[in-house]
Amino acid sequence: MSKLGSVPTLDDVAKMAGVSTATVSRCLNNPDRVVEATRQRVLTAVDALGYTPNFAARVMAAKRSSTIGAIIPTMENAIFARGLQAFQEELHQHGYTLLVSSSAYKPDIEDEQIRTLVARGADGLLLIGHDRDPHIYDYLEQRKIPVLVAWSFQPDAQIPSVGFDNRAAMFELANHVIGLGHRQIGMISGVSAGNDRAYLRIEGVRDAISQNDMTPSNLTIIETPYDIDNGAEAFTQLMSQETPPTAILCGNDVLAVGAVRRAQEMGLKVPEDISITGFDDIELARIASPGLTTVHVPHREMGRQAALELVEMVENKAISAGLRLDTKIVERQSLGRPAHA
Amino acid sequence: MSKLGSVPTLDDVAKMAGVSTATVSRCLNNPDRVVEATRQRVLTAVDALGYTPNFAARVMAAKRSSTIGAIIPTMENAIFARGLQAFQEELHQHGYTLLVSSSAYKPDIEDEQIRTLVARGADGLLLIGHDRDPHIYDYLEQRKIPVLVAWSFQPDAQIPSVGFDNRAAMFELANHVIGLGHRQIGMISGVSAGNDRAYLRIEGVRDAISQNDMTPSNLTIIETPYDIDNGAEAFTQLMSQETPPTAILCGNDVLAVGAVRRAQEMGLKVPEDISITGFDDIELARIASPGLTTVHVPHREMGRQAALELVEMVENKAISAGLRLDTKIVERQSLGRPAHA
DNA sequence: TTGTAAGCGTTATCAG
DNA sequence: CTGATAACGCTTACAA
Repeated sequence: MSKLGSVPTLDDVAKMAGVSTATVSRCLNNPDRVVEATRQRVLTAVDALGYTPNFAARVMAAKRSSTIGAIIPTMENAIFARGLQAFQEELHQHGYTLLVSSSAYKPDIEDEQIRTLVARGADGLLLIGHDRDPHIYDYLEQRKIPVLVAWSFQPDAQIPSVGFDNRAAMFELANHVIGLGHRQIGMISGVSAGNDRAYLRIEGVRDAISQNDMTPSNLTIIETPYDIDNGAEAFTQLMSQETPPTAILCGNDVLAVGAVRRAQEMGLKVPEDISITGFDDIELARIASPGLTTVHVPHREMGRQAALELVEMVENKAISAGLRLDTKIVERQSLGRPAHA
Repeated sequence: MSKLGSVPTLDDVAKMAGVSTATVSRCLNNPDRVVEATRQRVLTAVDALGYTPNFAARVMAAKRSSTIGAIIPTMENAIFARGLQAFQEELHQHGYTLLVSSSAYKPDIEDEQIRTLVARGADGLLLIGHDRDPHIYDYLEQRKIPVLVAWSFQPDAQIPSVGFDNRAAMFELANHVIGLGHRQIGMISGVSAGNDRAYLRIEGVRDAISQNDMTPSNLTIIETPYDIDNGAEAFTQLMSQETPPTAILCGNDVLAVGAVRRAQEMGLKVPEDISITGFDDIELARIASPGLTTVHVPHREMGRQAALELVEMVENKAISAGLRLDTKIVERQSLGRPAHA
């Protein structure tokens, strides 16, 4: 019987099992460094008392937490859900726990979250994209916390990354769209400031425009926060121009779904009257009708690889070279030839 | 200049400011209990060194973590996203940090997660639904951890809850459907074992059936994990019966969207040929076409109130009476009268 | 194989 | 208002 109403500690277990606290600790962390008989006695005591190790004490003593922190821009839509899930699963395999927070796309909140996670003893950090105030990297370097970036691969960035080439991916899609005969292009992008994914996707479209002998006047870009309704709103703006586009490339599937919706509300058929594409290939893209032609991002693979890299960095103080994954265009029904073609 | 490459501690700050660690600690936690001049000196030292308090040490010393844990069944779909977001925001207002993990609807994983959160020093816990192994409640009681249940309000349950009456909500919807003339009803439910929300929603439908002088033969229920594709599959099964239903009530919007999709693939018009309803009113319900007639759950309000209750429980060791919120039917386009009516 | 004991970085009590 | 100092619960050399 334990002291009633009080939480059992290592000491209680040690007493009950008639061993030292060191032995109990070993039983829990290096079971093989203790002989079978004692181990049995200890484990019996452990669950007789309902003992659970105190995490804070463990972290303090061991100076590592077996915890990885991740800060994603948002949990609201599913963009990061699948990748993070895979990241988590792989970490779990390696004995790590994932702590997630979201920054609502706000740099200062992200900054705060980073400090919080570090204070909580995160052994490593996963961040989304490269763009952020450099002093953050200084801070993390001083603390010697391994950091990996995901969702954007930039081989020569300061921080190693596991992700894909946002610019090339969007270039490929834009090129395809132009190849279909579209000449007046609209783009609904996420806010590009402090968001390299958004920025690079815009650049990808620009690349395609110029490589196809078109001019900036063939392209109209609207930036707006990732949200279905914003996508709809941007669509209205784009279509109310003198020469409305015949194809609209969206920075992600969420914006695209909003655009499609609004098109339909306006009585426009997709893709007969207007083509719309997404980016990410989240479930929404499949659900939407018409199904969204979009860029497939290997979310699960990215999450898994990121976990592998980060664990390696944490455990072996290794410097990761990062990893570039491939995206591919998924053709569904929201993209077609322009009406006049 | 701090010792290079080493993380500054309270002690370093104290030294630099020429005060004791106790004073530094006070500056950070009870700024008003220290005189202006010293405070300035201390704060200057703090950011000269880039000091961040060590969370583990703080938790150990203070014996509270200002952390609330929440375990949700899944992050995959958006069912819990909005409510949790509001929960988090409200907690933040009160100086608490939220730690979330998901159990994938598996009781043993949930059990493990609970222990993990407790070990991490969570001051309070939010769980979804009442159904779980009683020994978990014993464990939490021994540890004296305040626990609140959300997404299901049951006034006389062992644990206080902030949520809605799943049974009554579904009863109301089913009643409405029957009132429209439907006599052969199908239901695609989530797995009800260990899930009171799913179970009670089924009961709600049964209540409506019997109160309208119909018999169990008028109702066919299929249970399947929450997933779009499962919804589609269940739809096929339901429709291949001798007397297929004219209306299908789904345990949530995700299943409903799957069912609608499959209906359309089979060439059936919704709601002309078959009516389908959802539950939750997540964004998906609005996006789907036709828009889903569903039960609106006040997710944000629920999250906010849950935070308020839980903080109260944690800080004042108060026993909460819980709170019942109202749901309401949202009529969109997926429900109509039966064809033969 | 097991025990002893020195930290780990804070907070909080109690004097001064 | 400020300073010593004793916890907090665990891990990990180092000894035995």
